[in-house]
Amino acid sequence: MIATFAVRRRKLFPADENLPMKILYQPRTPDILLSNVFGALSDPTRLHIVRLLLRTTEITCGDFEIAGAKSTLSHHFKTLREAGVTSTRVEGVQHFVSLRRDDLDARFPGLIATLTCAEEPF
Amino acid sequence: MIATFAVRRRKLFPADENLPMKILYQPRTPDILLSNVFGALSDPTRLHIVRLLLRTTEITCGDFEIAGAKSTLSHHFKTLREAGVTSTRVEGVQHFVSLRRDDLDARFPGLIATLTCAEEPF
DNA sequence: TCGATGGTTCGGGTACAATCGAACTAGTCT
DNA sequence: AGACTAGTTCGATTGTACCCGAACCATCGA
Repeated sequence: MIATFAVRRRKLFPADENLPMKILYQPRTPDILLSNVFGALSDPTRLHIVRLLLRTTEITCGDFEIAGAKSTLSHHFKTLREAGVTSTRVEGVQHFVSLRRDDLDARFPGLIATLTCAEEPF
Repeated sequence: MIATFAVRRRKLFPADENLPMKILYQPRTPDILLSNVFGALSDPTRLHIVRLLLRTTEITCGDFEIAGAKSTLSHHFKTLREAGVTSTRVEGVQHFVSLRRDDLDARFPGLIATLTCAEEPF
């Protein structure tokens, strides 16, 4: 059985729906779920991104040579943001991503420490 | 294309291979990888198991009413053990599962604290 | 207004994970 | 030996995640 319900929205005609591309959802602090955070951090690429953010405060998608396709990287950043791990500040064309360090520390004390330790081969 | 290589081992003839069922692999402490630990903890059922283990020191698979099938539960315990989160002690027929608290604390300080906090709806 | 830049979204392929029932195994008890 | 218990393993199905290229969009500079 093939799902057919996802075809609804075709984007080729710009004005017929006004759901903007720039929503950038992120959960409120009390809504951050530990299992989601762990899920976001269970991917080696994303864990690497977060470890970078522990040292750099802010990065953009373009600051990466690591990953392959742009869309893949965008997907990882979205996953981190929607899990509540990062937040994104839009400035002109660039998206600056930072760790929600205080929020995470308030909600899950010890997590930041866990991430900081042990440099490992992922 | 359908994979055909997995058909090799049929178990209906007991003595033709002696790979025992009782291996119960778990990684040595320095081999525990953070991304694997996070992966194991990203499932709500397994996170719940681990939270239980923070209070109970040891449990058996039978101590659960939560999950559905026995095989599913067994799978979750295997995942936790192979990620390095738990260890299993066999005593007669029962398997006693416990948190590798010291190992985790040594390798990833703060992780246990993270798990201890915040009772949440998973 | 046109093109470049820095991303997001879509659609699809492929790989992995969760779940289950059925079959099996290994100990224990009678 | 036979039945019971506690769990593992197998095989299949279903669902989800990762990854990519193509299309799209919004902003900026010329």
